[in-house]
Amino acid sequence: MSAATETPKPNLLELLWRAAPETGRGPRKGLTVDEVVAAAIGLADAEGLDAVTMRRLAQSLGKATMTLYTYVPGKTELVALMIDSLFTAMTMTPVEGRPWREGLAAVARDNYALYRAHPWAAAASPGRPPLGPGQCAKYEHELRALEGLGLGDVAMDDALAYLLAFVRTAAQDAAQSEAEREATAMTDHEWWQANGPLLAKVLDTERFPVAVRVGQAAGEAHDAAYDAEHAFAFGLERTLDGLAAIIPG
Amino acid sequence: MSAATETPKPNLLELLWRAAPETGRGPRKGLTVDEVVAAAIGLADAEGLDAVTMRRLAQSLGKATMTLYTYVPGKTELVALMIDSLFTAMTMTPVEGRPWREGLAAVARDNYALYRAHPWAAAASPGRPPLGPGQCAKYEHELRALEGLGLGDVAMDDALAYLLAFVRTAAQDAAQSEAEREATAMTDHEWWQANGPLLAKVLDTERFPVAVRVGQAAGEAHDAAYDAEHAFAFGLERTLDGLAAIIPG
DNA sequence: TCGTACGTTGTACAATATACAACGTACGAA
DNA sequence: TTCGTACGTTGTATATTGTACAACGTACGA
Repeated sequence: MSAATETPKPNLLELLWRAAPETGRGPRKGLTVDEVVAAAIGLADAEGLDAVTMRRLAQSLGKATMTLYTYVPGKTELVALMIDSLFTAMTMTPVEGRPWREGLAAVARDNYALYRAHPWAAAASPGRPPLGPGQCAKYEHELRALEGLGLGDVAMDDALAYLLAFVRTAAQDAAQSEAEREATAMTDHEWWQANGPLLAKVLDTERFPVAVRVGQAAGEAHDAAYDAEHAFAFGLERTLDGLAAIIPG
Repeated sequence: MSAATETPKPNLLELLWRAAPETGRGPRKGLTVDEVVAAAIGLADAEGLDAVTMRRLAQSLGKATMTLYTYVPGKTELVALMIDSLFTAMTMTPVEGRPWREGLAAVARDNYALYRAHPWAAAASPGRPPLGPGQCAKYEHELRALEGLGLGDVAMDDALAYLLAFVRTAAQDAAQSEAEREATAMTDHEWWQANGPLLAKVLDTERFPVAVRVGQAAGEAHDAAYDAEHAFAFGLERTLDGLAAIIPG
């Protein structure tokens, strides 16, 4: 075999950009990468990322398990493709020409909505996603909310990464507390009845005066369901205030 | 059997506070919960949380796999115990009486150091950890950095949660980028040589003018190793500026 | 027309958490 | 002192997981 002929295992970047060289030999492909990714997203949305096993995914597509490996080198790459696909399809509220604070708030809310709609993505997406088409379009769009404010290029990137990290974490925490609440087959009353005595014994105000006082106040203020949304609203204002400190004018 | 006799499966809270009722019947226990947790932490520190399997952990303790289930109801609870143990042992820089900004910066740095030393904990610890002894002591200590500043109790809790979420995410992103760099058996030069042509084709400045410009500047400014620490330093200042907006005076 | 590149698939394997039952230890009551 | 039993320990077993491998058949290019 010549060196030019050997098929290099498809790179993640090539896959993201759908730049795999087609050879035309052998049987026709029965699926496309997009179909596989779309089915995987549907499964993850419906039952969580844990439900996306190669077996179940293949079954939902009417193919054998190992067939998937024709389209995707492995599960890691599949998840990367799923996330980039989300980015490609996400709603991006127009931000250009608006006051910077409004624009960044819109960016944050779009991201929050995305991760709340697809909680598995918040947990799986890394701080710096690979440069797929979705990520690039998203990055371009979001940077424009920071363009023309007098920030240097590096500061623009820093600021955006900072904002996005906050949103992703907020959405992740929200999803997690929601999941815990659903998983616990216990009402708040039952939980307190079960754990109250121990906590009362152990949380004495001698050792933890501030913690007990503040914890009680916080617990009463937010009912658990509202907690996450409150944290997002609070954090968003703080984050924008923090960025204001480096934005001239 | 009478209802009073049945042994209720040990609660996570009881376990955290080591409040399991001792009966004294049957053979002596060959281990303690603390030994199990300490061994698990050692394993996680050395080889990551994935290496902490019930088999390997039991083996490192010289016991059979299922023996662990005498000490811990399951792996979920084990991880919670590991994290609370970390909290108990973490260094807590004194903060009382110092200017609030210094105190909060110290809190942030202590947390960052903890999660950088135990990267698995950053990934595994939830936004609101269970009320174990470690978490309670930590919460008490950290709240004191916010005490007496004119904030209401609820705002104190909000502010602390906001700061800690930032730190945890920053440490997590740092660990992840570090892990990726080590896992990739490729120098930056090799990577660019492999992926450069595709990226050059696909990242045209027509579609992504701002992204290409800013991305290039950011890429050149931070070499990957320094990137994470820079993001933490940048984000910490922004976070403190953001909190300054709600701290009177 | 035919060789071969490649899509498809069944089987196989190593690894996971943990359910279950057998076994033996040592305490508490007699 | 004796004996029943609560409980610590352990081996085996099961349902899952991702994916390596080899057999098989299809359809393009020479």
